[in-house]
Amino acid sequence: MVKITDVARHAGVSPSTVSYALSGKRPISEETRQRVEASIRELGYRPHAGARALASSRSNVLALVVPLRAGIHVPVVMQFAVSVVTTARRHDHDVLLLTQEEGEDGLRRVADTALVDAFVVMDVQLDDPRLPLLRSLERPSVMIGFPADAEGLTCIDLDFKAAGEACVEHLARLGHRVVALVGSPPEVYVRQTAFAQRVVQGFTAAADRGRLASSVHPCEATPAAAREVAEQLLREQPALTGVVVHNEAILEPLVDAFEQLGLRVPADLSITAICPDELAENLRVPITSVALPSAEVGERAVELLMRKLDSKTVPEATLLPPRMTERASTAPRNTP
Amino acid sequence: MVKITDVARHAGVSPSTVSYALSGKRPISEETRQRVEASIRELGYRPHAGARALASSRSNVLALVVPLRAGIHVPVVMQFAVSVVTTARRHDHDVLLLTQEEGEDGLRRVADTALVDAFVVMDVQLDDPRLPLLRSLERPSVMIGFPADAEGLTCIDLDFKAAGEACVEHLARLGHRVVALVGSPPEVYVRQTAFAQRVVQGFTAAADRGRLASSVHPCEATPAAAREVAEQLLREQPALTGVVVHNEAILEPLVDAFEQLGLRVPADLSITAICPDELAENLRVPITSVALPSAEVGERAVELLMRKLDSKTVPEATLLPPRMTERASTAPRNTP
DNA sequence: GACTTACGTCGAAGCGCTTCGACGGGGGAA
DNA sequence: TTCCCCCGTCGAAGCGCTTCGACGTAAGTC
Repeated sequence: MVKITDVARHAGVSPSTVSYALSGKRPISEETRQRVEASIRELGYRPHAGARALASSRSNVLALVVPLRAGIHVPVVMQFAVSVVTTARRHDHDVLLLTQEEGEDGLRRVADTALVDAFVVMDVQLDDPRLPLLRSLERPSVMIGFPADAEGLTCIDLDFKAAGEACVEHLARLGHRVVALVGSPPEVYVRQTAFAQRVVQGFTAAADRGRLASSVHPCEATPAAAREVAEQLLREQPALTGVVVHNEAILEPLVDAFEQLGLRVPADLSITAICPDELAENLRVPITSVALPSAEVGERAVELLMRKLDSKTVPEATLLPPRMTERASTAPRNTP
Repeated sequence: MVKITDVARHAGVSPSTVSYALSGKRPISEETRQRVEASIRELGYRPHAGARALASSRSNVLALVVPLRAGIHVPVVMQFAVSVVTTARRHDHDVLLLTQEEGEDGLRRVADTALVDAFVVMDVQLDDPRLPLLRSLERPSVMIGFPADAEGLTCIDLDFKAAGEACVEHLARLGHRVVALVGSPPEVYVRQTAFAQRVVQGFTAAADRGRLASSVHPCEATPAAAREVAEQLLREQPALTGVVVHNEAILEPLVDAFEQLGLRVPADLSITAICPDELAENLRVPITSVALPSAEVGERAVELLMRKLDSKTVPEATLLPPRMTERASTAPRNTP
């Protein structure tokens, strides 16, 4: 293994100079830096992560906390994860994957052992048991999602309330007067995951404001459940012409179900969704949707964390405004 | 921060004794161990990961290498990942998540910096560019999947060839004489991912052996593609009564498509799949399937790695035998 | 022209842990 | 009884890096 003293000898400088050349924490003459860098390349030097962590009390590792709960949409989680890793690498950090079998102890463990410098926390619930711990830890963290009480925490997410509103307003603009929200699986609401509830709030508020008739329907992530909801909607709200879907897994089956029940999309029924663009684009009927910007959220989360690690101040709440893309699933109401 | 010297003082022993009590690398009297453990608990001692890594040249971190290529089924990948993490934790290791934006350099980097002790490598291709690197690295690795030349590597996977055979043999036993394989998206074959090809080999071999008429059809992971394949099959093989599906994403749409084309499952058409049990169980028509044992593969992979880290010998190849579960999608051929 | 200031570099002191060699004491073998 | 060996413990030497204080030297300042 080639170490910093080898590089120093090769470049004819002291180890500390090599260190400073690498970190930039003290001025080093251009010429010396060149020489050091050449030696590093030539010898193939790579600083030992453990030694560096010990000496600097920085591991340059972030923990990504992913509780894999029921009812979540796995591909979306994975997209977050990938963008977190990618962004972390851009900032010279690596990412440790923490699932939650260990529960909060896992967080405490990696913090206490100084294995990680900071946390990115996913799938935050309104009343999340991890919050007190994260507040007490001396390591910074960023939550993807909003708990009920975000005091003292840094949170980022799509503005789901605004997203719900945007969907309704889009439908209202097209003349629809009776709308329904087909939401996430019931367990997601029971668990009080904030984002699901926020969509409902936005949806309801906008519908009320626009004097639309509206209803809300949680839905299991199975095609059978989607069919049932479709049937139920037609039965209970025969005048329904606008649907907002906030449930990736059943978007397609739901559209199918409506069509099988004799409704053409968008001629008879306009559908909007809150989901990843990739999903909305690739359906048989491309769906007008508010994008779930996983990549952007992951990236911004890491960037917030980096600022916190640099002891810079960051906003406590970051709500990304919804971005709606019109596709083939919405049309003006068919007034017969 | 409480450190080992604090524990030592509190317990009235030397730091090295604390270390040995913790690692078990030298005999420590029961009484001393008790005392040390009590002190550790009382003080809340947690060894510093970096210091430990530096002194022992073991980081107790594994790298999980996840190239997120097109055409893979993300939930399956996630299941692997979770079981890798869980098993690693059981062996007192953590898991660093490496996507492949960095390419092979990322592997080299975390190896050279001693950030990780070993690698779990997913989505191995027949001619994988990572193989030479992994062979040359002094750190052990386990591949999930088989490359063309596995010489000197440790690989584990479901025996996909046997799985393909099992599906065909099951259909043959039920009297089916004309069968088709609906496979993974074309890009998966082009990339020469081993498991997809092995299924084809097993399928074809078993069909030939049983003198069944057979055909193979790669299929994009979209419902539209599934419908097309279904129509094509009925057109080109009107006598078809058995289908093997090796493509999680389109399993359900494919079944739907067949039924919409007037074929009842299993009365007119028997369907078997190679997919996670969870998926097969929860379809409208539960599908007879060979399980994709993600959890077991992940677990076994980590255990192999642990043995290698202990310098024990391990088998180069581990092929998990297919396990088939009969469900509602297969029946004896309807001989009119 | 004397005096500060900043630059560029060095040496040494750790960071917190593991591990190696050493050592006293007790028990079994001879 | 003597010798040897093993058990249980200690002290000290690193592991490879960062960082702090110090020190010349060059460049402003008045």
